[in-house]
Amino acid sequence: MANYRVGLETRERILDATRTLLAEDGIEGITLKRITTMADVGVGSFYNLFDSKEAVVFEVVRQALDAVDPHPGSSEGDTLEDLIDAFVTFMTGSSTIARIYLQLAGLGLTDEAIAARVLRSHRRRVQRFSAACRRDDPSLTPDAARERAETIMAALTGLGLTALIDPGFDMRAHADRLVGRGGQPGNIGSPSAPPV
Amino acid sequence: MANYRVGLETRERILDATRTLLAEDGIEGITLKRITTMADVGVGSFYNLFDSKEAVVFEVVRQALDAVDPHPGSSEGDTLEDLIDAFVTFMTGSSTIARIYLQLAGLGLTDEAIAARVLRSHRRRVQRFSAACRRDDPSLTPDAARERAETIMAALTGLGLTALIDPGFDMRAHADRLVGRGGQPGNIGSPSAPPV
DNA sequence: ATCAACTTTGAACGGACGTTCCAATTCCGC
DNA sequence: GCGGAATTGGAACGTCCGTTCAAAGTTGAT
Repeated sequence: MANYRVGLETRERILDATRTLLAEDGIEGITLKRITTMADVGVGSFYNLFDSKEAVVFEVVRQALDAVDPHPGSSEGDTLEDLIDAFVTFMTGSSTIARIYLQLAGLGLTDEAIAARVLRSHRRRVQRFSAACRRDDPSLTPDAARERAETIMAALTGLGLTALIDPGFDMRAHADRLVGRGGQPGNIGSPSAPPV
Repeated sequence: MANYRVGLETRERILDATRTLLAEDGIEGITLKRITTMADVGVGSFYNLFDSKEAVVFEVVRQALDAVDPHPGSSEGDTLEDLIDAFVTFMTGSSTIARIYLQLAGLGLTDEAIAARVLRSHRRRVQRFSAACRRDDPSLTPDAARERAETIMAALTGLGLTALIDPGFDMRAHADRLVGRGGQPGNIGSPSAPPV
C-alpha cells in the first residue's frame, strides 16, 4: 500500500481531512463518508491505504501527541520559559491540532488505548519539564522538581482548555504569571507574600 | 410524562444508568440499548419519559456541571481554601461525575450546545473564586483577582485531568501547593523565592 | 512498449443505531 | 372496584455506519 507517488499524495489528503474533521467536530462527529468526501477520494481507495477508520484516527492522534513536544529529541537544553512558550504557541497557534490534543485528555479517560498513549506522552513531558525546573533552580531535589513540573503542566493544560473554550482569554499572559514573569504581585503560590 | 410514582422511579433508574455509562465509556460509547438494558426498562418506556437520547444525556450533563459547585447559592462566604478543597473532593471522591465533568471540557470544544453550558458554568465559578481571592487578599484589584481566580481554576482543572489519567497522582497535595500550603518552597509563582 | 504492481471507484452488504407505534398492563383518585 | 390516565415492552422501520469486493484505470521500472 502506498508505494507510488499518487498513493502517498492520497494518503496525505486523507490525513489532512481527518485532522480537520477531528478538530472541528471531535471523534464522535467523524465518519468515513465525511473523510472520503472531504479528501475527494473513493471509499475503496481509503481501504487501500488504511486498515480501518480507527487506524487513520490513531495516526492523527499520534501526530497530535508528538506535536505538543517542541523539537523533540533535541539537545535537551530548554529553559522552563522555553517549554512554556512552546506550549502556549502550540495552543494558541495551531488550534487544529491543539483541539485534538485537548480532546484526547477527556477521551483518554474512557478509551484505554488512548489513555495509554496519553499517559506515555505525559510522562515524557514531565521528564523534560522537571529537568528544566532543576536547571532553573539547581537547589531543587529531583522529587520537588517533578512535583513542580507536574503542577506547571497541569496549569498549562487547564489554561489551554480555558483558552479554547473562552474566546478572548489571554493564555500567554496567564502562562507568564505561572513562573512569576510580568512583575506583578499575586502569583499562584505566593498569595500573601509580604511586600518589600 | 412521569406523573405516577413508578414513572418517577423509572426516570431515576434511567438517569442513574446514563450517568454510569457516561462516566465509564464517554459520550461516544453510549447507546439507547445500553441505557435501557442497564436501567432494566423497555425502549418504549424510555421514550415515554424522555424526548430523545440526547435529552437524557443533557440532563446528566447539567447535573454534572451543577455538582462541581459546592453548596451553590449559599451565603457566599467561602474561603479560597474551601473552594479548592471542595473541588479536590469532588474530583477525587465522586469520580463518576468528575469524569463526566472533565469529558465536557474536551467535548465542549466541538459541540456548541455543550460549549455554551460549560462556558456559562465556568463564568459563574470565576465569580465565586475571584470573590474568595479578594476576601483572601483585600488589596487585590477586581481585575487582578479575576486573573488569579482563572489561573487557579485552570490549574485545578489540569490537576484533575492528571489525577484521573495517572493513577497514584496525589491531587490534594498538588492542589495545596497552589495556594502556598504545605510549607515547602518551590511553589508555582515563586520559582526562585529567596530562602529565609 | 510492456506488463506487473499499484491505485481508484462505487455498488452492495450486514449490522447497529435512534425512534415510532400500539396493545397489554398497571396505577391511583374517585 | 371502576375507569381514565399513565406506564410498559418489544416488534418494526428507515437510516447511516464501516467494510468488502471486483472490475477498470494508472504508474513507472524495465
